[in-house]
Parts: sequence; C-alpha cells; structure tokens
Amino acid sequence: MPCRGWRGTLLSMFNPVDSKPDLISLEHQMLARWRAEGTFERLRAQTAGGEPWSFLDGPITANNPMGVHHAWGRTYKDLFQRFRASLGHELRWQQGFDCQGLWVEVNVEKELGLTSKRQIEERGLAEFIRLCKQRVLTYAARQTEQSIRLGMWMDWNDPADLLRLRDALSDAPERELAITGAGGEVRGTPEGLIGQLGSPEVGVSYFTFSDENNDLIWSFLAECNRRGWLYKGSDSMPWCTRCGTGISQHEMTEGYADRDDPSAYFGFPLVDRPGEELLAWTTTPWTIPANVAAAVSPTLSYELVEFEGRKMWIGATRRVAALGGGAPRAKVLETKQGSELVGWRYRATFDAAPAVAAALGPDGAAHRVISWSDVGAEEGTSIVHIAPACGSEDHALCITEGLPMIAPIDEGGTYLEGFNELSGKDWLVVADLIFVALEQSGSLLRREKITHRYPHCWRCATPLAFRLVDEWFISMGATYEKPRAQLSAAEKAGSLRYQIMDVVDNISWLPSFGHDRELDWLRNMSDWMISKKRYWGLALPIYECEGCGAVEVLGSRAELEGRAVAGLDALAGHSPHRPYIDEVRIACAKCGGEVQRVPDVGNPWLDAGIVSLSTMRYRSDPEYWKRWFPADLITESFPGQFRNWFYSLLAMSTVMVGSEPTKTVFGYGLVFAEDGRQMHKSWGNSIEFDEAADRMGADVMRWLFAGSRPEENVHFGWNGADEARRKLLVLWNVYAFHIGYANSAGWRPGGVASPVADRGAMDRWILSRTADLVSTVEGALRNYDAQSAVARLEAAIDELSTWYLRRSRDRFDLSTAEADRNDAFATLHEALLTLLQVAAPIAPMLTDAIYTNLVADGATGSIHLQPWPKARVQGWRDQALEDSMSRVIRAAELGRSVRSAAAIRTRQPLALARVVFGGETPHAELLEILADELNVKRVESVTDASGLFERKVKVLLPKVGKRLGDKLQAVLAAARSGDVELLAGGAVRIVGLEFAPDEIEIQAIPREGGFVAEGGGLVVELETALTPELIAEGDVRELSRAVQDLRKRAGLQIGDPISLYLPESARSLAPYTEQLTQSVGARSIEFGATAGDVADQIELSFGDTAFSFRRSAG
RNA sequence: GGGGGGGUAGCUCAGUUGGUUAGAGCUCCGAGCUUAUAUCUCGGCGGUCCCUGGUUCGAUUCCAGGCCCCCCUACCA
Repeated sequence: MPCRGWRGTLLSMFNPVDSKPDLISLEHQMLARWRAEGTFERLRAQTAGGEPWSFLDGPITANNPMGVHHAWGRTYKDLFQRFRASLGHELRWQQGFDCQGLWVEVNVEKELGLTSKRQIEERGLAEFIRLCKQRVLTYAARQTEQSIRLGMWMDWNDPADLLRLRDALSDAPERELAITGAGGEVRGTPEGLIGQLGSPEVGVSYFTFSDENNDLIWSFLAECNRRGWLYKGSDSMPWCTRCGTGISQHEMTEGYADRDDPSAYFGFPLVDRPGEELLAWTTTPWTIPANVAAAVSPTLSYELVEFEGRKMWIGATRRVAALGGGAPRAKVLETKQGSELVGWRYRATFDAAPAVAAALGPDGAAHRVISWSDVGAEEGTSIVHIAPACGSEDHALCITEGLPMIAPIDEGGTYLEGFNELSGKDWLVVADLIFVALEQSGSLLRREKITHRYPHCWRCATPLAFRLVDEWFISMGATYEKPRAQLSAAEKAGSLRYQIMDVVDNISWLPSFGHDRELDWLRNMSDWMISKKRYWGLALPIYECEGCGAVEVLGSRAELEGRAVAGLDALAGHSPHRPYIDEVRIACAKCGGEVQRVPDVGNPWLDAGIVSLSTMRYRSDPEYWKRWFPADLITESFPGQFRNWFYSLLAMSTVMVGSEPTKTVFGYGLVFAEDGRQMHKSWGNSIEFDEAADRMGADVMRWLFAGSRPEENVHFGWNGADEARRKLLVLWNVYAFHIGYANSAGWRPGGVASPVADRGAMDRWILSRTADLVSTVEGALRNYDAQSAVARLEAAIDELSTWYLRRSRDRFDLSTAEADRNDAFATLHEALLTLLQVAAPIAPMLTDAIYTNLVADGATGSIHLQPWPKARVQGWRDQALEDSMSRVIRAAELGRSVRSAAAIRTRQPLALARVVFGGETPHAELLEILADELNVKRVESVTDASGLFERKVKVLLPKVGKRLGDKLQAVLAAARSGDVELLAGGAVRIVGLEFAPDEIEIQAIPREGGFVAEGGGLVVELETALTPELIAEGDVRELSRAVQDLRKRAGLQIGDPISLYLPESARSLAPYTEQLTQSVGARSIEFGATAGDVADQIELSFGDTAFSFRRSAG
C-alpha cells in the first residue's frame, strides 16, 4: 500500500473535503466571502469599458416577500448576466422595484383594518400614502436580502439603508440623513432621498415611485395629449365596489371565477296590448330597477303563449326552457317576427320609484322594445333586459337609441336615494328585496340558481358590478380589416396600435409564439384606460377646467411649478403624490379660471412601462442613453405580461422614441407545486422562498429552474430538488476524489505534465469533450437557452464521473508511475475547472467554493472573475477520438448486456470479446480500455461476424407497401419464415415477387443461444468458455472484493495494513498471493489459519470459503 | 361564446412524413459493479397511444364526430 500523504505534510495542501457536503452552510460561507472581498465590485471594475450588454430588469412588486416563483426569473436574470460578464461585457446591474398601485394600497388597508375608501379619507391621505411608501421600502429591503441569498448579483441597496429611510419617514421627516449612494455618502431628507432612489447620484436599484419615473410619465402623457390620443371617456365599466375603482381591460387577467347567482324570469306588462307581457331573463337581478328597455332580435320569431293564467311573449326557441316543467301546458296564441315587437311600450315593477320616474317619466313612460341584432336564440327568453348603466353594450345601445339612463349604485356599491326600500342597501344583498317586489307586482315567473363565470376584482376577489363612470384613456387608434402592410402612412400615424405592432416585429421573441401573442393582444385591445379613482400612485397631470371644459396635460413638475397659481407651498419638499400635489392649482390657458388636478391616479403599468427611458437616463444623460438603449434582453414570466409590462414598455417606447425598448423578450411560464396544482398555503403544497433556500439550497433551486422548459410551467418541489442535488453531488464527489488523492500524492496545480497531445487517449478524450462542453454551452446561453446548457452540463458531469474517472481511478494511486499520475491529475484538474466555470453562472456558490479550494490559491478570489474558458480549451478538440470512444462506450454497454443475459458476473474474467465496431477499429489503447471494462483478456475487432447471425430479409414497408397492396401480408409472412430467394446484385425474390436492393434490408439477427448483443451498428460477442486460470482469477477478484467489503465494515481506513488468513481449501489461489496482497492492503497471507479477529465467508469456485483478518501493526 | 394547444406506462413527457416488436427519465422489483459517489450498469414489471366511425393492404399517426384537460380571449342578457 502507498504511504498516504507523507509528502503532503511538507507541501501546502488542498483543504480536505468531506464527501457529503453541507450545501447550505457552504452557500452562506460563499456569500460572506463575496461580501468581505468585494468580489462583485471587482467584477464590475474588471468589466468596465467592455462592450455593453444591456439588461433591463422588469420591476418586482415590493409588496410582499419573494416567492419561489420569483426565483425562477431571477435565476435567468442572474445567470445570463453572469455569463455575459464572463465574456467581458460591461453591464448596468440595475434591478427594479415596482412601487405604486392598488396592490400596495390593499395591503396597507388590511393592516389598518380599513374596508372602504371613505375610511381611508377619514384617516387622512397623507398618512395613508406614507404607509404605502413605507410598506414598499420594507419589502424592497426584504426582497433585496432574499435576492442576495439566491446568489443574485445586482447593484443592491444596503437593506439597512432602505429601512432607515422608511423609519425616518415617520420618525424624523424633516431631518437630513445620510445613506450609501452610488458614489459614496449622500445626504438629504428622507422623502427627498426616497424620491431619488435609482438616480445616478443616489443609486442603485430603481423604484418606480421615484421622482424621475413619475416626471417622465408626465411627459409621455403630455405627448399622447399633443397627438390627440388622450381623452376622457364615459362608459359603463366593471367596477370593484370594495376598492371603489373601475377595473381596466388590462386587469381582467384571472379576474373570472365561477359564481352562483340567482336568475330571474320576469314579466313586463305591455301598455298597448292589455293583459299581455314580455318575458325577460337576467342573471343580475340587482340591475332590474335600472331597466330602461327590452331588446329583441329583429330576425327571430316570438310567440305569445298562455301559461298559468298569464299571456307572455317569449322567443320561439326559448319557450320550453323559459317555462320549465310546465311548458307542455302552454298554449301558443300568436307568432310574430321580432321586428314587429319593436316600439312596444311597457311598464316595470320599479316604475314608481322616484329615481326611475325622474329618468323615464311617470309610470316609466320611456320603457320600450328596441331591436338588437346580437340577441341570441340560445339563452334566456330572447328578450333582453337592458340597463345602460350596468354593462358597456347596454350603454352603447342606449346611446344609439337615445334612451335615458339610470345609475342605481354609488362607488361603494350602495343603492342611491330614490329606489324606495332598496336605497342604502348594498348591491350584493338587494336581490332578495327585488324578488319580493317582483313577486308582489305579479311580474316574477320563476327564479333559478345558475353557476356562471363572473368577473371579480383581481386584487380583492370582490365580484364586480358595473357602473357608469368617467375615466381617462389613451386611444389605440382604429383597427383595419386589411393587412398591416397595406396601411397608408396617415393611417399608421393616427394609430398607436399599428406603430407598436411594427416595433414588435423588430424584437426577437422567445419562445417564438410570444410575437403572435403580443400582436394578437394589440389587434384586439381597446383603448388603454389609464386612470384609477384611488390614492397611491402616479398623480395624473391632467387639469380639466370646470369653467370652460378645457383639458391640459402638463409634461413635468417644472411646468407645473411654472404654471401654479396656488398650493405650491403644500407640495414643497414632497414627492409628486397625493395629497400634496392635489393642492396645486393652475390658471386655465383658455379662460383663466383656477383649475385643479383631476383626482385620479395612474394605471401602475405606466410606472413600469417608462423604465426603459427613466432608468437609462433618457433625459439626463444622452450619451449614457445611447450606450444602453435598447436593452439586449428583458425576461419575465409571460402570463399577463403581454397585456401588462411588455405592452406598456412597448407603447411608451414607441410613443417617446419610436423604436423597440429591447432586442429580445425571453418569456417563461408559471411555477406550480409538484402535484401540478397552483401553490396554495391552504393546500399544503406551497413552498416559501426562505424555506426553499434553507432546505434545498439556492444553487439546487437555480439548477432546477435553469434546467426547466421555459415555455412550460415548472413543477417545483422537494423531489425535483433532490434530482438536481444528486447531479451536483456527483460533481462534488469528483472534486472530493480529486482533493483526496491530490493531497495523498502531494500533487499541486501547475506541476509537471505532458502536453495535451502527448497524453493518453482517456485524457485527450475528456479534454476534447470539455472543449465541446464550452462551445455548446456558450452557444446555448447566447441563445438564452439555459435548459440545453444544463442538460449538456449534466451529461458532462456524468461523463467525467462515470467514464473518465471510473476508468482512470487507478492512475491517481501512488502505485502508478509518477509521469502518468501527473498527467491524470493535470487532466482531471483542467477538465474539472473548466466544467466549473461553465456551470458557474448557474450554480455560482457551489462552483466558487470548489474553485477556490481547487486552485489552492484562495487569495486570488473567485471563479466569477475568470473569463469564459474559451481560450483555455483551444486545441483540445479531437472529433475522431470522440467518435471512437463513443463506440467503445457503446460496445461496453453491449458487453455488459451479454454478461447479464448469460448470467456471468463481471468479476469473472473471460478470454475474448469479438466486436464489430461498424467503422474504423478504435486505437489499441481504446481496445485495452474496453477489455478492462468488460474484464476480458483481449478484444478482437472483427468485420465479418456472419457465424453469429441469421440473415433476415426486412422488406421496407414505406417503399413497397403501396405497390404490394393486399399481397403485403403474404410477403411479410414469407420473409419472416425465411422463405426468400437471394438474387444476384443484392435483389431478392419473395413469393414470386422481385425486390430491388433498396427496397429491402438484410438484417443480422443474433442466433438463439449465442452470447451476442447488437445495437447502434455494433455487435459484441463474448467467449464464455472458462479455463482453470480464468476461474482462479475470478476467485481472486471475488475474494478481494469480499475482503475490501469486510475492511470497510470493520471500519479500517485505506492503507491500514492487515494480516489475512485463508483456509487450506483456498491453497489453489497461492500463485496469486502477490496480486491479492496488493489489492487488499495485506502485509501477509497465511493459508490454513483462522487467526483473524474479523471474519466472513464467501462462495468461491471450490466451495464456501471462510476468511478472516487482523489489523497488523505499522 | 371565439381562438389555440393537448389527451401515449403509476408519474413527467418524447415519438410516429401511416408500416412488422411505440420509447426515455422517475417510481417499483431483480441482478451486477464499486473502499470518490446518496453515483453507476444490465434487465424486468408496467400501454385499449381518450372514445366512436371513416379512408387504407395496414391507423396511435390522416379525416369526421364526441368526451375530457390546459392556455389565450370575451361585460353577451
């Protein structure tokens, strides 16, 4: 046995490595080390001045702790950035937080226990807005810490600074304080500093509530107004009564849920046809008091039916459905076309209510039947109850028909005055009262329960009502039927929609269907509703004069300050948010009257959409801007983003600069739980980010995410993490092996080794594979294909461990000649280092931990400061060798398969393997590797193995099937039974039909009972005859293995010497004593003795054999 | 309601320009290898290729109809 490590005590060693690493604590060590050594700052310094690679981070909503779903995107963001930095690019490293909007308000409301807008206003807007800001800072700090834990390298704010700003906002709002800015310490008031977060001076992460962000949005809105695209619209909109705001089309994502509602069949008595009524149906009974019209289809036919003493008009196809079980008793009295009903006047149950009478005249005089082509024959009664304030189509219809409107509820969903007993009641609970009223007036025919998809508020899940509201919109322009290419310049100039589409074409969308989805959204979207009747958000710079109606949109705070005639004092020292900005008045440019800002705040996607301009210093630094715009990449989870961030980014960039904000959009799916369902705490399948980081580790999480298919949803959980960890553990064990043996042999990096070209085939092979790894992964990552990169890396880890190292293990032992051993160490070291560098962007902590020990030069820092290893692998590629080796590997698989089928264990040596390599015979060195792997004395390459096979003629069906038709089965049967006549020139005749050589294939099928396997163009046959020598060698190996196993169980270390005792019956193994002592680390072997203190027995060729050993001294 | 994708082993998914015997990974079982490895190797179990009809010598694949799931989209009463 080699003396272990005796030289290691003289030389500096690698730190010893445990084969079972604690990945979590390793990660914490690396994070601490990066922080202590300023590794990230060194990388930035190193890449400064490089060719820019511009990444634009989509802002994460700073409203809650990060979830594991964020970790997927952040893994991509970080790995592509790290990869680009290793290529030498300069990066901006700016990360962003989304800060404004209803989602923050909702959480603050919850914390305060508030449930309505009135309560917020009573409490005071100033405090509410401050709490919103503070919540954002709280979670920005938290998410910063979590992102750092994930190993994400960005130019982070010190979380402690963010929390100090947060606290100062309420504790000492007037006092100046200092935080660490981009270029050192920056001083200012808390509100002032907060407003400048992300700016060049204060740095570093951007916050969408920043002054610059808000100000640039103002200039965007002013530009839209200048082009005539900004307008105030009046419409009936989905409305959340809890939030007190309209819900825009952008926000309807996931806004639908099943809901049980009462539906009503109810009658409208006709004025001019006494005793007859119209039968209508609705699923929203709360809108019945607001009825103004009944719509019929002009082309459908309607019947007057007599039923239970009533005479009712019903759509002809709806009679049975409307009347339910009693329908057969109904008698049809009369039939009319829908168009004949138009104009009929009718009465309704709530006509006497003051609000209804005020709108419709006494007795609801204005009620009439109108014609509407969209009325269908499949639902209800084909007579549609129309309430213009309660649906956008109803609203449009009533404008065309010149009908009055009744708006029954206020912004909180409460019935207004003038609806008798309904007034003051919530819209969600009035249904019962309405049914009572319908019942009493004799109108109600039937009520049912139905389950239907109904819109809900995406934030608070309250069912949405419809309300008539004034909101502000950006016009998307007309849509045309003709293809886009045929639009005139004027048509395009007037339509933002088509301008954005042209920009979409300039972007590379990954996956490619993103392009079509974005265009589809643009084609179909209606105008962009940008206002919200809320508090925390962009203050819309819209000034509408109450006196003359003139509308002005201001383009900056400076402009506002120039125009202000009152209220500037209130705004001074504050960010442009409510309530302070509301105090400022300007003079109307048209009539001179004093004008107040509209109270609305902006749609939050304005905030995120401006960042390609605001964070890239569009206004403040044109040189910088040109260097970084457009971005090379944005990447976000695509559900929802086509209508949200992607859309707003595109729209705002198109309006402001007329070009694409990014060259590539890389989208990915959603994170689901391992059971394939969405993660829900209440379902017990949810995993928190912190929990995942602490239990599976960030690198494992990153590996799992990076290896997932981006276009599919990823199923995230502990099992998947285990799989990823197993791959990384194999890598770790290659490393542990390397360190263990290098310490033992006293090997150090940079020692003597042969030039690569002079090394053995195994060494040249793994280095060639490594060169391929580098170029394959580089190509994949340049294409944003992390999945392929991970797959290639996993294959590389497998090759390195299970082929290179397993086959080369002996060469690292001290018994191997030093020159060869050094080559082996050098090769393993180079291959491993290169692999680590390629894997570093994906698993940055684990790879750096290994790297720093492996270079045994920890002082020089980090794997992340190394350039992409393209240059190092120059000249390593040897395609011919790789081809040969892959056939050798395949032959080894076939050989193992033969052994398995023949039930000959691998430890039993065999004399010969005959191999048909199906190509050039591999080099003798490779044949030796194969012989060793298969435990055969010799490998013989043969070209003709006809003795092993039967010839079978295979008819190529795709070629001859059509021609043969129904004779096919007979031909196949004959071919199967071998009833085939071989003709000259390779043709054959079967059942009298001739087949050309290219219509058949002559197959070699191994003969039954032969020890043969074939596949992939290779054939392997093993010679299974055993000689006494072979049997004895097999026994020796079997015995060695058993002794080794017992050594391990007895707790002996490698190198602990033993004295081995064998029974007299094993005397036949005496010629192999030397080999045996070598392999089991024995000082001596005695036959016919049982003096050991540890014993076991095994079955050898000559029978059960008991053996024992004792640890011997020294 | 409209548009798109899908239904293949217990699970996650490939694949089939129509062709004789439909694959991989994970799980399970058996065997093998191994003092770097929780690794690895060989094999086995496991299938109505959603259902029905049509075209065809032949359909999991093409066509029609139906059922179910997912995504996008939609204020249909």
